[in-house]
Amino acid sequence: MMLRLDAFLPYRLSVASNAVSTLISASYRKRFGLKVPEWRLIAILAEGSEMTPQALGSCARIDKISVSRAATALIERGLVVARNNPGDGRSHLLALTPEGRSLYDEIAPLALAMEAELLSSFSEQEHLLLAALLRRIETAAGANSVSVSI
Amino acid sequence: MMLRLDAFLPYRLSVASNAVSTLISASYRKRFGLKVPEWRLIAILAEGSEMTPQALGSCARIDKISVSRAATALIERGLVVARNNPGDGRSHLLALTPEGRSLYDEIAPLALAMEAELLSSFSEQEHLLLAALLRRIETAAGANSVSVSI
DNA sequence: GTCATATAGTTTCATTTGCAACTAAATGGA
DNA sequence: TCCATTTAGTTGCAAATGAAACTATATGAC
Repeated sequence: MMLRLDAFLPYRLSVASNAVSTLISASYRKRFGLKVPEWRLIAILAEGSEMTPQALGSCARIDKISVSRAATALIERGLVVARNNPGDGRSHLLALTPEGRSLYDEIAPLALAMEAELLSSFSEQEHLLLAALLRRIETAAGANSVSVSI
Repeated sequence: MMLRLDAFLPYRLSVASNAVSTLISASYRKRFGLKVPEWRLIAILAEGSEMTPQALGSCARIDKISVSRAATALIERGLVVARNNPGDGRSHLLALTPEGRSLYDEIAPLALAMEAELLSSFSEQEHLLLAALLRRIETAAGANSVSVSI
């Protein structure tokens, strides 16, 4: 019985993900002082409307503790605001402030440029293929789509 | 300017990698009390012969601090032995003990079975394609192949 | 309405990780 | 040879992460 670590998918996936994540998160951090969960919350809030921490966590695949910490940091920086959730007193609704939106407007093009750089040797078809294969792996690994979204 | 997090490759890669890693590392941990870096060292040592911590780290893509800690844990458990490195007094050579080897012999089939399970919906071609695409991403992200190996 | 149970989010504490400082040995130039 | 510099690996300390306990509110049985 022999296993070549080098050809072992979980290993390859981890190495690729770490390489990309290190590269990109260093950039968020250095230029904008954002950690990955903070950036994800901003990205999700920029896509849609206000939402609860729970919904955010489910969209961004972040556990509730990290959502709480990231939201606290963003609120302190004035990038996000919380208002009471009229439907549930335990919860609240988070939204980008204008400052948060304008930070997003600055980051998003850079993030897309970094993605484009990473994928520069890929055809559009290869890009889509990779995304599709990753989704299948994710499903197989039971990243049980928490799809609470709305 | 709009970025769909959902379609953003670094995000997809991170989610897929975390899902797989959570699944597999929980299994190493629960059944064998091994953390990921410990498992990687064992896998690399099982593939080849004795080597220095530096070579191990470079093969397994683990920084020297984590190699040091993982090696210490494995030595304490009697899974690995260290002997002096005749060529360099600052360093030493690590190798699996018979116990380490037999632990490997137990884990490897399970690891391969988990991989097979994850890839059960993939054709051989898709599997190879995914691996190749991941390597290209890794290269693009400058996971600058530390290839010190030997 | 009242109480038991469940859920949203936060906080506390223990563990893990990562950087920087450290020790020890190797290398290379004078 | 001697000293300055570099490299291998470890350790100590601070920051990050994760699990469990906690607070506050909601829900549902009675």
